[in-house]
Amino acid sequence: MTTRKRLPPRRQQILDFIQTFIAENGIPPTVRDVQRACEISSTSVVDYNLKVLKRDGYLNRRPDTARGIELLDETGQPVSNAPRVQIIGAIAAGQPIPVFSTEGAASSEEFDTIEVPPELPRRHGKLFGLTVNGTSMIDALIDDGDVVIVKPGMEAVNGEMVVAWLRDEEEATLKKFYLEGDQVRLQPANSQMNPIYSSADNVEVRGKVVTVIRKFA
Amino acid sequence: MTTRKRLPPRRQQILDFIQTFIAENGIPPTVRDVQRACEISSTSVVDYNLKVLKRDGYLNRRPDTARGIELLDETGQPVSNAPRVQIIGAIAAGQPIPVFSTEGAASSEEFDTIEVPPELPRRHGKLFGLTVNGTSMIDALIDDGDVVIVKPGMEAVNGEMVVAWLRDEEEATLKKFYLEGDQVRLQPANSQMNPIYSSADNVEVRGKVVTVIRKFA
DNA sequence: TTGGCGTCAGAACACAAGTTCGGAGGATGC
DNA sequence: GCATCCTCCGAACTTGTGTTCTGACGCCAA
Repeated sequence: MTTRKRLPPRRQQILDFIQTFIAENGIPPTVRDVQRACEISSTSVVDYNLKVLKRDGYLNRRPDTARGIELLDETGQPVSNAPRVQIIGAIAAGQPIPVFSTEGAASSEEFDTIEVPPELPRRHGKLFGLTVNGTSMIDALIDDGDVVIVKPGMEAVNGEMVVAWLRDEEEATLKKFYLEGDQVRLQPANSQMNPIYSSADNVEVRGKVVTVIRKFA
Repeated sequence: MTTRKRLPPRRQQILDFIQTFIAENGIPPTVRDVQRACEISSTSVVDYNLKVLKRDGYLNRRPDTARGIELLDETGQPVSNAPRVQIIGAIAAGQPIPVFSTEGAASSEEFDTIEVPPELPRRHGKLFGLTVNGTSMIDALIDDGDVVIVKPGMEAVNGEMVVAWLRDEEEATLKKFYLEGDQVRLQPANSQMNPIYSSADNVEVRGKVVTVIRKFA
């Protein structure tokens, strides 16, 4: 396995561009796409750098075929274009819930991410992930270590599973949300457990749970 | 929205080929790729059919760019190349577990499928899905309607979550598997529940659970 | 200095590939 | 028959695109 260290700026720039191009267009760029984007004066320079990147295991090239660049990950596997969701924090009883900054995508380098089926962002837009610490969400059928995928938002429709913060109890929780008059019923996903009732202004909804991802060994 | 009815054989053939080509190669085919594969005598015929397919909403074409075909789904969204796993049956207590035919991919038309992150097939190979009926798997933190993704196989290593069939009890279940001497301990994922002990030859392992997929409204 | 090495520039080559055009059957309806 | 539409064919045109060649510049060590 070739080493994967810091690259010369030109090469890093090329690699970054290829990545974003694929993310934006779904197909790899041509040599001349790279040339224009990186303001390189000749295609031969691009070709040269692509050859080096291929030698060092960053990508594959299908010879003589248009858009024949194929990005590889650290293990040499073809990289997928599946969307990744940022894991912006943890959720546990007694721990505050991170605020979702709907705007600033920030530098995606700072956060862990998790691969999700493309269907999710297509249907729900911008999403965030939260890791679950401890077994306090077990009544929502969510285990320690699970990742919940959340669509940020303050409102909830009755019956939706939400990320809620109980002010008085200082507790984060995942429950189905039912507004009943001026109080809120928070119903566990586990039918064997009993609901919690709380006054409406004690409940802060932070987002809706879209799905949960659990990894087994 | 244009209607999406049965297509003339030529057009269907072209559409099918584009689909499989993308699945196999990760990039869309060229017009001449289509021509060769479908044994069409002229690129103009391909172009003509692609134009019609575009008009009818089956795909997009980036003009003047190589491999500019982009498949669309029923809603007009670009189709993802995320892998799909077949849901070959259901799992519930008291219901036999379908046998996974590791070979015959069969005609993928017959089964429901579910989109999964590409990472899963990359790491585990061929996978199957089972829908969970009823709440009998609740001690495994799996709800009614969840889909468990299973890697088929008869063996299990201690600690793995498996799809098991208990012969005497005539019960299907999802549990962590521990072989202890000549008996098997089946440990629920829910730490508040107690394990089941059974003789080793009463337990039929059908596969390992790789992940669980739960959809919220 | 000299030579090797990595990198880049400019140009050209050769083929790949999207597009267009004129024409031709075949089905359908008037 | 005649017109019209859908589909196909063969060929050509134009541009896209991977590849290669020659030369040059800077860096570093012998």
